[in-house]
Amino acid sequence: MRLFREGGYDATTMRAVAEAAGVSLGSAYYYFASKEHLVQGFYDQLSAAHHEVVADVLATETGFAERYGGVLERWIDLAEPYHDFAATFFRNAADPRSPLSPFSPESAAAREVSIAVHREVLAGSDLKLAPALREEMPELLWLVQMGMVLFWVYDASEGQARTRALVRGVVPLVDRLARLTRLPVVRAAANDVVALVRSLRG
Amino acid sequence: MRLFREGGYDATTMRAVAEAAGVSLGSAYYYFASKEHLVQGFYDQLSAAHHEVVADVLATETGFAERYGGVLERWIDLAEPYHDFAATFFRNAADPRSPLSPFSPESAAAREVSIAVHREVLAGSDLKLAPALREEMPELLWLVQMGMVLFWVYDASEGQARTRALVRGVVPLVDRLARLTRLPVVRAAANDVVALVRSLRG
DNA sequence: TCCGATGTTTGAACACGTTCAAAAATGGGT
DNA sequence: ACCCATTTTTGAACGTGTTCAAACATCGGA
Repeated sequence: MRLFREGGYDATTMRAVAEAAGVSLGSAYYYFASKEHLVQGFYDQLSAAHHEVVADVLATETGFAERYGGVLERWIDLAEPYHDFAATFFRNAADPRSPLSPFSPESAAAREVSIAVHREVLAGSDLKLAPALREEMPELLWLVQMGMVLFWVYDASEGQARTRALVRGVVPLVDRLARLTRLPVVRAAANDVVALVRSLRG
Repeated sequence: MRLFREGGYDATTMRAVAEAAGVSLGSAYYYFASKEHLVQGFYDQLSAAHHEVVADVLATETGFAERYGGVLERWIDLAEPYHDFAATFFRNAADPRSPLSPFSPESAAAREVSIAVHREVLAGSDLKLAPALREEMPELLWLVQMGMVLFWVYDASEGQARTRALVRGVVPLVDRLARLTRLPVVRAAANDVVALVRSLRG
């Protein structure tokens, strides 16, 4: 991880990793099936750290926008040192067959932790949702976060300022849209979204 | 392109391409800066073909949902033979620094064609939008299409049936949501979306 | 103490994308 | 016809991720 952080994904060779670990190249491949697998721990590490750093927001705030916004912003804070590195290996995560894909079985652990965080965001908030929507909302919020991460990867601005602006804009929108589901006509649309998500999962 | 289609991206070597073209390996690199650039023509080719195949839908249909749905479904039809190939090289397109990224300068031509198609989708439809939204809507529809493509890449179902189901679900939703902007409270949210998009672009 | 099986380590070897200096071809000006 | 600058072609060479057969280590049981 140190080598990756310092030199980026591509510039860090398996030979350098093996040497830094004091083993031969072949041994590195005995413990890690590929260079991608080397980086698998990064996900688990990051999602666990995020889970921790988000605890006090979830303990103190009660407004949905504050809770969700806090969760997203702290992810950006946490991931900031790894932004350049992430940009260099993200290509692998976008391959559907890669174990680094956020939808892969290998990423299930990190994914579950992340969805659980969003379940907490909802559970402790003042937002009231229809039952059908309430059930699917954590996964939808996680999907929005994946969209944010996609934007973040492309974001070359200082301190990822643009991604932060995105979050400050999107969170109130999600908040408002969610509350709009009180209107029957909007709720009908929301129910269709839920039905679609469910049919695509099955 | 034939070699890519038959063997996939990774399995097609630059040496094989050079040999099939009857030139040396070095000459291949004289005309194409990298393996990724070899595939650049695929975008232009595909978006041009899409523009053509979509003409009669845009000439006959007037309902927004029919127009937009037709445009998306014909893209799936068109891209179907390349699905496996696309999955193998898509990883490169997800790299923000890759010329294959849909946001890259090198992809600008194909991107402009695609956005123009969506402008036509709107222009000839019965959908009435507020001026601010009308201006940004083509790009938003294109973004939705990029989302569909992302889903499509991950879609291993027969004939990409799940992506087709997604389109059949999403299009009426977009249609309904767009028409809901007649309600002042929904229109306010839509205006915030437009403002956000504009601030992020600048 | 020795044996065999299992677990671990090693570095050479492979195929790949890419680079580069040198060679070959081209073409316009005299 | 000749020259020279420019364009084009070539294949060897480099560094990479990955594989693999062989060597070595470990350890429980006879």
